Formats: sequence, structure tokens, C-alpha cells
Amino acid sequence: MRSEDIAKLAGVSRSTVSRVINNYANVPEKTRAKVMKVIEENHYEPNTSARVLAGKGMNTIGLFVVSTAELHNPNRIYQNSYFAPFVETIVDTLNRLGYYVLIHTVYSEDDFLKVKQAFLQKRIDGGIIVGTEKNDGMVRAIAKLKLPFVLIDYDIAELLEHRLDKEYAAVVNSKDYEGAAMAVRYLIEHGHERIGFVSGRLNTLSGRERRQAFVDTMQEHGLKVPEEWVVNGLFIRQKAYEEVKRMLENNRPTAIFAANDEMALGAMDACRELGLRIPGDISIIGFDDIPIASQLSPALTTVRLPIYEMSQAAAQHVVEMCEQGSGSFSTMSFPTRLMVRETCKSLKLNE
Amino acid sequence: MRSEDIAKLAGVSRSTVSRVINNYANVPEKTRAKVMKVIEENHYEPNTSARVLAGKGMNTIGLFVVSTAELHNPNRIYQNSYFAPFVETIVDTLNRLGYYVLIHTVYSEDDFLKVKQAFLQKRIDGGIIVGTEKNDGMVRAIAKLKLPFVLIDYDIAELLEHRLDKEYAAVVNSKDYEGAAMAVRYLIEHGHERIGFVSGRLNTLSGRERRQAFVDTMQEHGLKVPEEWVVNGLFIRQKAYEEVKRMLENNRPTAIFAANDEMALGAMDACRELGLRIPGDISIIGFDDIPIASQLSPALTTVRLPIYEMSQAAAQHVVEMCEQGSGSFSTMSFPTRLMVRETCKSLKLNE
DNA sequence: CTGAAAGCGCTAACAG
DNA sequence: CTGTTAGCGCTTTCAG
Repeated sequence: MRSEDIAKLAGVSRSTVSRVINNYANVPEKTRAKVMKVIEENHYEPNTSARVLAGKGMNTIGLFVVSTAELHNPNRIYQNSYFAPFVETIVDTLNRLGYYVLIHTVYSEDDFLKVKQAFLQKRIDGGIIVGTEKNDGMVRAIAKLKLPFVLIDYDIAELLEHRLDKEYAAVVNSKDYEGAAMAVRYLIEHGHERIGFVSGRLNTLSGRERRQAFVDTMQEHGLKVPEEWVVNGLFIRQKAYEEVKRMLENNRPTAIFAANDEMALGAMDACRELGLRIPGDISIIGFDDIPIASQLSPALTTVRLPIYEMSQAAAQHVVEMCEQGSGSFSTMSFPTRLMVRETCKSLKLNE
Repeated sequence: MRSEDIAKLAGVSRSTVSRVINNYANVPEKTRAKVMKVIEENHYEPNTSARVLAGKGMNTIGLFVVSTAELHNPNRIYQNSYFAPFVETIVDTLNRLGYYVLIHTVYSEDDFLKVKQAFLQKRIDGGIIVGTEKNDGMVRAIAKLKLPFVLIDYDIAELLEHRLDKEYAAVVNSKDYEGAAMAVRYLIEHGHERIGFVSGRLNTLSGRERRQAFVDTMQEHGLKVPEEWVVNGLFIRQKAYEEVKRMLENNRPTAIFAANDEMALGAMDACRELGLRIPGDISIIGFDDIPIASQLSPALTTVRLPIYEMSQAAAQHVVEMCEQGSGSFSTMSFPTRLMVRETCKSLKLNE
């Protein structure tokens, strides 16, 4: 069924059908009603490709979930517990705004081509890129396209450094530095002075920020950190487990700050295996507040990422850029929140 | 940049450009190379809408995640731990087959319109519908469209009953009856005779199958089940918690079979609150094997859903239907697996 | 207020 | 082997 068929049945021209479909003002109520009736009776829906070709928008946003490190990881992206909530909120928000979402995962360099293609082939009006380890070259290539897109969790410095066109790029971040500093201060305030750190991948903005916050905050408080108390868990539970086991071999800290919850779980695995009670013998604090964190026993003390706010902001922003046709370079940063639960013990006597 | 621009630059006609893009045989290697060079130099990608309008496929599959019950649930679809793995695998598989995925969540009756529209507007070549509580009317409406689509976890009887056109519908299920029977037999074989059941929503295929398997298996073994030992938890943790607390008030079973893991968690909450040790005082067995199940302590004994196999089969099948142009009515059913962990105790003396 | 006609970018017969 | 031509289904001037 095409618009011409509707036109015939309603006794008008295709132009008029188009006018009522697109809600133009200059159609008398009577004509509009007549046409609408035929449209509904025949379950007519205009062909998207034809509309797009004739100048309308696709009404679709691309959502690219990138995780180059996970290519050979059996627990891929969504199970990764970090991504699922982002995907959920973004899809939901976009759907509610009347947009379809084209989702694509990016594990390899090759997959990155797909995101560029999605733009170039005009499959999408705009895009959102979420995930760690963005490929700078590709991000720049996309920015050159001058199409609306927003990056979640991206180092703004990178963007500015490469003089990206500021018209069509937006970045949404969380205040990871602030959150990590908060976590470390929390431990210090409760009497911990011997604190170990399990770092995440440093080719990630959040990986770097969280680590820097740890280093700075310890230094600010005049606390020394022996080299063997800073290990790299790559954001992976198993790796953290191995590293922490080594960390705890001799000279042992009283608390461990893991740069994400997955690694906090790995640290807990290691502690348990060594017969250390949590938080009795050692305190653990994580970052992200993944769903499982609150369900553990003991429940994990951690820093909550403002995933909902970030996703919503990203979704609303692409849509705005698409509809106004003009984007503006913008940055949004949402605060984290300390979730005090059961894995940290105070070393202060009066508590 | 349009195909005509490429044609000019390469000194050929648009037809020839089209021929190399679509990999037609009758283009001499030399011409092909010349055209390809220009295409690459200019990062040209053909406009999808134009190709579709001219008769090519969209190369996009719609993925509709429906959960009508979750509309007002703060933990929506993906967090629901049941959906995330499906979405992940389907998107991954489809992407690898060279398809884009249009994702849409369906919480309400209205959202269902969107899936029909996606088909009618020719945004997608085919679709996959995953999730509980499909709206029969809508499913039938979609089947009438005669476009390739596959349903995951759907009652085939419903389809047949309504004489759906068999050309373009496929169903992928898990053997829930078999799995649930296995769980119950496992308990019985370990000496349990007093078994309670927490049912899921019965407007769901899996809800019905799991319940029926419980009832049948108990009966086959000549085991009586008092009415108050069969409660309905609606697949929701909190609801299960409440119902189980009531169930355990007086005459208490030695084991509880919950129709999904979320409810098994709720049952565990209730047991703990009543001071019952698991599995010391009461055994618990779930269904689904959600990621958290193995990470709990004690780790939850449960039945693993063949999510990966189901998702892969669904993805591959839509693509086949799209590419062959003709679908065939088909049904696939994948077996479940018992995951023996720590929440069940044997009542047999010699163990 | 409404119809006729041009055109969006591509593919596919049809000639040559 | 390659160019010319006619649409695909819609929106949008431009007349009337």
C-alpha cells in the first residue's frame, strides 16, 4: 500500500495525503478526517526510505557499545554489568522520545568501520558512543562527518587536543576523580593509613582518573604507598584476584580500593582464599555500584556511577542536536555518590 | 557524495559504479579497481534509503524486547538479568552476520504499535521478539504482515490455534518442562518429599510449563502437595519473598523449587529472615541460572537456560528467512541443564 | 486549499 | 562489457 493508493481511495492527490501525514496546517479538517480514515482502515504506514530520500529524517539514533578489550572474553559486553544499564536507559529514553535505536557492538578495529558506515550510509540521524577505549582516530573521523554524536566517558582533553570540530560533538562524563577521592578519604577518615589500590586499564579515561585521585589523595594526607600495593587489574575480576593475592603476600594493607566493582569482587575472592575476613581483617571499597554489589554478603561499599543521569543526558542531547540541526560542543559531568555498606571497618578506637 | 560523483571521477557511468558496489561479475578487473580507488579515496558509502527504495534490503533486523509487566518497575528490562544475555547474543550474532539491529523495548500496548510500524515502514527486513507476555493479538497482526520474524519463548499452541500463516513465523523455545521436571526429580532423588513451589506468572509459556512439570512430577512420584505449598511469586523477587514467608509459617516443606532465580533469591531472603539455614534447614532450587546465581554464597543450585543457543538460532533463522525470501514455519527447542551447586542438601542417610 | 511535476540516490532492465 | 532510461515512494515547490 502506497500513498498513491490512499490518495485514490480518498479521492485526493498524493500531495494531500502527504500533507495530512506530516500534519500540515493548510488542510481543512474535513479533508484531513477523510484521508485519515482511509489511512487507518488500510493500516497504511509511509515507507521510511522514501521519506528519507525525499528529505525527512530517519528518526533513528545509533548506539555503539565499544569494548575493544573484550573481543575474546566469554562474558561479553552486556553481561559486563557496566554496559547493560547504559544500554537500557538510553534505549528507553530514545524510544520515549519517539526515536528508534540502531545498536551495534564494537569489539574490533573492523567493527569501528561499521559505525562510520552507519553515519555515511545515512542509516542514523545521530549517534551515541559508550564504552571504554575509544579509538581516537575513529572518533576524530566521526567528528569530521559533522553529524550529531555524543561520547560517554571520554577524555575531553583528547578531543580538544586534536581540534575536533566543535559543532557536532558532545561529551557526557561522570566525576570519577571526585568519586575516587571520596572513596579514599572515606577510608582515611576511618583510620586507614595502609591502603592498596587495584587500578583499571589506563588507556581509559576513568581508569586514569580513578588512579590519579588515589595517588593525589594519599599524598595530600601524607600517606606513603609502597610500590607493591598498587597493582593493575585491567578492570577484570580474575586479573584483580591474581594481583591482589600477590599484594597480600607479605606486608599487608588494612584496606583495598579497587577501581571498579568487578575487581573488588576479585579482591574479595583473594582475601577469602587467604582466610582474611571482610571487613574484620581487611576493608574493601569498589567503584561503579553494579547491581550485585548490594546483594553480596557482606554488601560491597562502593561509589555509585550516575548511569541513569548520564544516559538520559546523552539521549536527550543527540535528539536536540538532530532536531535543531545544529550542535554545539558541550560537556556534561555528573557527580558520583558514596554507597556505604558493609565491607569497610573503622580503625578508630571510639567507633 | 553520490554515486554520480564517483562515476564522474572514475570516468564511468553510475550503472558501472553500482555494479562494482554490488559485486557484479561482468565488470573487468581493471574497471573495478579504478572505481574502487575513487570510492575509497572519497570514503563513499551508498545511501541506504536510496538502495532500499531501488529494491535492496535494509540489512537490518528488529529486536523487540517485550515485558508488559515491567512498565512501572524501577529495574526495567535489561537489568532484569533475564534479558541482557539474550540481547547481547542476538546483537552480536546479527552484527557478525553483517546486519544492523534496530532495538525497541515494549512495555505497553502502545509500544506494540511501534513494532508493527517498524515492519510496515520497511525499517527492518525481519524481526525477533523476545520476552514474556506477548500480546497474542499483536503477534497475529505481525504474522499477517508475512515478513520474516521469530518469537523466542512462545507457546506454539497459541500460534497454531489461530491458524497463523505458517510461511513467516518461527518459534525458538527452551525445554522448560523437561528442565523443571529434572529439578523436581533431583530433589526427590535426594530424599525430599515435602516440596514447595513458587510459581511464575501463568500468562507466560515458561510460567505454565514449569508449574505443570512440578505438578506432574510430584504426582508421578506419588507425592502430595498441600495447597499452601504452591504460591505465585509472579517471577518477582519481592513477591516471592512475601509468599514464601507465609508458606513457611506452619507446616514447612524441606525444599522449595522456585520457577526462576529471582524468586529463588526472594525465597532465600525469607528463609534467612526466619533464621533457617540454607541448605541445612531447607533446600532451594531455582531456574534460569542468572549470572549472580553462581556468585552467591551458598551458590544457587538451578537449571540453566540455553540462552546462547536460543539467541543464536533465532538470529541465524531470521537472517535465513530474509535472504531466502521464503520462510517456513519452524520450531526449535533447546535443552536445559541442571547446575548442581550448594543450596540443596540430601536427606538420604548414607550421603 | 489542492493538484501537477520535479527530484531525492540508487538499481535494474534494456539496448548497444 | 557499459551507458541510457525508467522507476522505487515520498515530499515539496509551484501554479492555479
